[in-house]
Amino acid sequence: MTAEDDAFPERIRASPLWLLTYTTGHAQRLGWAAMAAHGARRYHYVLLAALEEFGPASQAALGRRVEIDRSDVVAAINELAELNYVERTLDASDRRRNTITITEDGRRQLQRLDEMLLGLHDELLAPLSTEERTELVRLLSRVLDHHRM
Amino acid sequence: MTAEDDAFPERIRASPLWLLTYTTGHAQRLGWAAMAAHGARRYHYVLLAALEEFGPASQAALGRRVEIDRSDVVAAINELAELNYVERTLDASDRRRNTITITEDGRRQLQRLDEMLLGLHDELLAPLSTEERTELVRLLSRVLDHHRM
DNA sequence: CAGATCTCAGCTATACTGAAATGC
DNA sequence: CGCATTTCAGTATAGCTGAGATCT
Repeated sequence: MTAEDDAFPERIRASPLWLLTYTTGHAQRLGWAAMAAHGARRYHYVLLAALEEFGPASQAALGRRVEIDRSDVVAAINELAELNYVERTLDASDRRRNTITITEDGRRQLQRLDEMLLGLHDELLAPLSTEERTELVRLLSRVLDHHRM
Repeated sequence: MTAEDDAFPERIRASPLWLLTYTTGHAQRLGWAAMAAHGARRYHYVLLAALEEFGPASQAALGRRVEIDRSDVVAAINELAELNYVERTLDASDRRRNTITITEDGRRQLQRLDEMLLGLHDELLAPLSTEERTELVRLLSRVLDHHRM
């Protein structure tokens, strides 16, 4: 066993796919733990954010917006409703649908998670300058937009 | 339902954690499908890469190097040995250990996957210029190194 | 003895599929 | 009718934990 026993293979160090995989793995371990410390599960933040920014929506529309499978939306909304962070009401104009609405408690939870994320991003991107952080966000956004079309 | 029915919340568009999560999700769906088309499972590439670049190693050393849990290394090496991509031999100097060695077949499979990754990275980073691709790799490497210490 | 290695059994959560019930 | 929505049941996999057997 040498001092370099845990150095990465060069193929991984040069591969965008694997750099994304490993970097995101570390980021998610930090992120999901911080979410859990606030009683939030993985999908809660994006669902609350979508409801706060775009207003009430059906479950199907929510799932399309934040890329969550229809059946996982059911489970997540069940949890959020149980916590009184959202309300589920029947849509009178289309009785197949539920209308999901964020509550005041939900807005407060979203704000707590926003503040948590500020600190988390600072820890996550600690080795980067302000300009580099902006550039990373810009490059990731370009790649993501391309694959969401 | 409007034309913007699937636009992302601004909170996600501005969050490094969530940009990494979504972008890597798309990248991995492409990547794992391409791996599967070559008969490779998720951990195969990094294990073969580590063995080719650093030579024979014990399972524990491999797991530390590429961040795979000891029990998942067992399963992955079982699969690679079944495919004749690696050889498992007893370490005479420390009889707790197996020594894992890449075979000629394993090197050929690694090369096939290398070539597959070239095309995949081009598709993945299609919207970025050569300079931007290099910059993305550099920024991700800096973040990853920071969290691997 | 403490600690490392390999292996297996099992657990949790994610991401996804299929199908049924209901309504447009 | 075809199609959309919600819900539930079930599958596959990743990532991880605990424990036992073996060895240094």
